[in-house]
Amino acid sequence: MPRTSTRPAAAGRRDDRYRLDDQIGFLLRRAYQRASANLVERIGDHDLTAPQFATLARLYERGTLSQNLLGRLVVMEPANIRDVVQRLRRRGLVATGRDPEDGRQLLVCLTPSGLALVRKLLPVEAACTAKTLARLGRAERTLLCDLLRRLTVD
Amino acid sequence: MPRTSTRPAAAGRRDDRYRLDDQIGFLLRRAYQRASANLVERIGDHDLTAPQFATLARLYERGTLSQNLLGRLVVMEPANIRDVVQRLRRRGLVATGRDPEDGRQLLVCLTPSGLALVRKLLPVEAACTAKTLARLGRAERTLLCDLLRRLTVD
DNA sequence: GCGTTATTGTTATGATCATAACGATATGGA
DNA sequence: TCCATATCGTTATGATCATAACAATAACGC
Repeated sequence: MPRTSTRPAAAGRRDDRYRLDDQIGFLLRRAYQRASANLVERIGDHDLTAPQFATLARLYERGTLSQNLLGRLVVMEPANIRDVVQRLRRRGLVATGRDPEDGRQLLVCLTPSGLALVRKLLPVEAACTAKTLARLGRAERTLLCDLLRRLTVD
Repeated sequence: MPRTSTRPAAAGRRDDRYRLDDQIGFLLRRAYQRASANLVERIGDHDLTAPQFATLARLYERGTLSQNLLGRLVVMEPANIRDVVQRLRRRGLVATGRDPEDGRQLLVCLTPSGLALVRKLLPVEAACTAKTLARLGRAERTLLCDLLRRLTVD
């Protein structure tokens, strides 16, 4: 039973060298939450989430892609990118069709409506990134991006 | 309809100044996915996720906490920390009880079983953090943590 | 004391996430 | 050719996430 004891319930010797706030995974999760919240705060009136916007942005950069490759390019598992594409398609932002040359692949591309939305929101995203990084100097920003990229090299 | 055209389906002028791979939010999401996968790879045989372990670690550091405060300390909304606590309780890693001094609060603490598990996994987590940061030098690691912390100051 | 406000926890909904299992199609080698 | 393998998409399950709405309790101001 929990008590409002002055001593921690997990009494006994504690490992003072461990601090959750020093664990990179915890810091990354917290930072991503903040960045994601910043984005939704600005583009949320269009009912777009961060992963959805990333998907649209990738299609904008690369044009028509298979659903599977699109998923890899936005770091989503096949089962997840499928759901995102489905939601975007339901809203008319994306169109899909079978690849005539490979019956397995499902090709995905932006619709004119999706393209217009991306064009409208690109500067908003850039501003959002700036807000997230507001407390860092110019050199620190590029340094942070560089360090994060190096964490995820294959 | 999607085509396997050589030109992007989103033809027309593109904003070359925007790159998804330069957006801090995208980089943070990717890095967190990697860190989380590293952790699950090592503690997954105990069926613990990253947020679950963070919750146990916080209880280990701070002792008995109200569910609400616990949630804030691991950066989870009330609705989410509730579910996590419920799962940990079902597995006997955590115990809960009403605060006699404040009928609203639900106190949460580690059980002996939960405490033993945390003690066992703390060094594993530390090793996991080291693996995530393996590609960075010592100075770079502390720098990265510092930059991430500064992104999330209130 | 009493009513307003604030805090805590719960419920519900919908969108990410990861994983496993499964068909359908392509590809490669015997 | 034919078969084993690989790839792609789908389905299912369960765990995070955020948000809104709600009840219960506490704290506060008058």
